[in-house]
Amino acid sequence: MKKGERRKQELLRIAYKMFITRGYENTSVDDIIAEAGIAKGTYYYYFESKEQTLEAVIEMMLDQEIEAAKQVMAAEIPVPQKIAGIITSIRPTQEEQPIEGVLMQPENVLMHNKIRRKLVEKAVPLLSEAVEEGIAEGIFACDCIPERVRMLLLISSDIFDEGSFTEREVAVFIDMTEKLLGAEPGAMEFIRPLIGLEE
Amino acid sequence: MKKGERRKQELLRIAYKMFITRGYENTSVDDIIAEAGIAKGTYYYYFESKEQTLEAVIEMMLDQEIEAAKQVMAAEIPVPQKIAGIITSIRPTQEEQPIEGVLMQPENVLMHNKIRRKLVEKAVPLLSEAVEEGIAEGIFACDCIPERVRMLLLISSDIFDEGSFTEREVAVFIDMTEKLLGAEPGAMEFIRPLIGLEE
Amino acid sequence: MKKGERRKQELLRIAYKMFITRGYENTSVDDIIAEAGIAKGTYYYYFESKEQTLEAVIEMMLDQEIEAAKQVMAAEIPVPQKIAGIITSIRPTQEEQPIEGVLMQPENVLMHNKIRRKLVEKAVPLLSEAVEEGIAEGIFACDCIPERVRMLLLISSDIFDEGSFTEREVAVFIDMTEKLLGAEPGAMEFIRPLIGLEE
Amino acid sequence: MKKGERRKQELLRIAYKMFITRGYENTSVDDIIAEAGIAKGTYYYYFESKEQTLEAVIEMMLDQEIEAAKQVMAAEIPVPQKIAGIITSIRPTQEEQPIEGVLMQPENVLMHNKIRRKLVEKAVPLLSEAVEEGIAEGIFACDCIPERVRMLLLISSDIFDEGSFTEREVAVFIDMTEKLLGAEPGAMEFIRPLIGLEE
DNA sequence: GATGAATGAGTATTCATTCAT
DNA sequence: GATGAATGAATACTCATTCAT
Repeated sequence: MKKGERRKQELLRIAYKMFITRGYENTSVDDIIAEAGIAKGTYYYYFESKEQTLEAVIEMMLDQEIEAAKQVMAAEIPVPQKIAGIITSIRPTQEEQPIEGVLMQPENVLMHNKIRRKLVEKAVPLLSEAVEEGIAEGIFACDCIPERVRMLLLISSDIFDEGSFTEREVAVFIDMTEKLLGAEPGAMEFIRPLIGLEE
Repeated sequence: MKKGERRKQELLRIAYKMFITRGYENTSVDDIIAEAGIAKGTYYYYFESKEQTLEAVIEMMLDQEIEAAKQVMAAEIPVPQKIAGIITSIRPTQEEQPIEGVLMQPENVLMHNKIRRKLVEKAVPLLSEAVEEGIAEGIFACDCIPERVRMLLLISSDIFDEGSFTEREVAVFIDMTEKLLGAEPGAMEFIRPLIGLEE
Repeated sequence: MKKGERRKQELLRIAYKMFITRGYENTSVDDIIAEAGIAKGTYYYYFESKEQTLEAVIEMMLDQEIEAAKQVMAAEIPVPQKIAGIITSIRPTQEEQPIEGVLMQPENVLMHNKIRRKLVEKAVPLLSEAVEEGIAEGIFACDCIPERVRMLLLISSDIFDEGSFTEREVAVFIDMTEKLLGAEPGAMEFIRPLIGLEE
Repeated sequence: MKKGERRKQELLRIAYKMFITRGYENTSVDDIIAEAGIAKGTYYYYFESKEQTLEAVIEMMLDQEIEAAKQVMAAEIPVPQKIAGIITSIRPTQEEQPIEGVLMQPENVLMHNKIRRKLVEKAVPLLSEAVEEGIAEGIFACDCIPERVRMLLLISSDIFDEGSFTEREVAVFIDMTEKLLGAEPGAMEFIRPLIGLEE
């Protein structure tokens, strides 16, 4: 069981990388087994189908990211830093994206969307908790926290996931965040350098 | 030229409906010509490729919607109503969506995304103009108008295009809109019934 | 009838050029009419089929070349020069070949072969006549003239039509020619510069 | 590996026969798999493409012929017999050609040419070696052996591959061979019955 | 656990040709 | 003489999946 699990994890990593860089649709099972150096049968010994592989890949990836985010949440650091940390650990495919750059955009909508949805859904409770802490500390003031957090996450991935955005967009995003959460003007300025790094 | 154009428009409508209801990938050229009752050659007489058909379909749809939105903009009505009108005429696939309901979600990400992007891009200038009118009238007060408008459009399609949303989401969206545009609280409440109708 | 003939000749020239440069198989009727700026129907008004167009194109080309060769034959010049002249006027596609260079080799075997055969067949009697003159003048001495001439033509197109050949091949070819026709050694050396120009 | 190789060889033979008899272009992949009784996928499991199949078919055929020719060369027999043997084992498609007779001519130029070129290229060194032996024995006397041999091979395939040739053509060919190689008149007469058999 | 041979439905695209106007 | 809309048979190739060994 040890050895088998290992193999599966390895296959998962390979599939993940290929899905990310070439797109799910553009990656054939043959491509995967060629890269992994295994036989067709072996692949289907570990995975029910290609679709299920995608599911597993996403699950694996999300688990890792959410795990990291949870640790940030559990740390003894100021609320704003927690928020920053969660967002950073959540940003998907951060490492792989630069590999082939923009190639991810046109052909990978399917996977990208799937990940986006799931990630947002999993991140909302975590960030909500952080916001609540912020409210308790008097930094934020608002109701409907999960809804507000969700919108912030969605718009953030809309604007920033592509990698190309303007100064003004960042400014508006910060302004929106502050107003949505009921923070003092300038309270969320610390996000700026965080995003800027991506460029 | 008359006859040919007619035929093409008809094919475009058929392809449009099929793409929307079954998804672009799930609609084969064979499906289209069967539905249209024409020969393969005829299809390729009018379209270079399936991909190009998609492009044409989107173009056609967008043109119609943008045209309607422009007429709203040109009308002699109060600014808030203009905004409402533009958003309404822009909402894509309004009629077709209910046909097969949720079927649109998983397999049509590609087309949906393509439309979303283009539509937002085309709608931003129109709505920006409306917002500027509102500023002139003292209803709104903000800078970076196109950026703000774009975010509102993106988030609105994220939240509302799927058809399932909560009261609280609507409330937050309205709150966000007001704050983003610098309007008085309650100024955008008129959006609520507009969205609610969709459910 | 005048105007129609003109048009046909023009189409023939266009088809000829396209067949030569892109290959018969790679040239679609659509390509031809696009280049000629006419409608499909017009094309089929002038030609029965694509195949027949090829036939006509070859016929036209050959007629021109054979005509030139006949004039050489009729001229009052020494026999060796006649032979040289005939060969020169016969060399197929001399003008077009350099246009796209080697592109002609892989995809145009069909047409190339067709032309080769027909050209050789038409050239054999002309060259045979020249050789007979040469025999009468005591320059050559051999029997089975048409057979010998034919072999020389075939091998010459095998070796020289491609454009890449060596010094030694030329030397052997000249040696062979002299021996086949029963000429004195060195009698056919005048061919050398003729061929060399092609390189 | 055993089983797979077997199957591939079998497919190769089937494809070979069909290409030869109907022509490469006129043989569809569907034809081949129908004849072989396999599924489409199986075909593409063994061959990358139709083109590659042709390549493999030619390779296989050539290998066999060259192998036979090499054995002739290695045998302890007089030089003229060696030459005769090599030419005989090299003659391509000897067995299949009669199957559908002339059908091979118009539509199979592509494959025929491809084979011809490769075969000549591979046969030149073998025959050259034989000629050199002949020179050592005083039977032949010439320079530029490969070039001379190549011309003989080319002309021989031009004249004799079609199956229709005259007595006089044979006579001239023999004469040419003798003179090209610098042999005594009559030295190559033994070729005559060899060729005659084809008719 | 692992292999790899076999499957076959599915797909987009090409192109010479026809014919009513 | 000329048009261009319509045809439809033909074709190569893909790929997720199965299963006997």
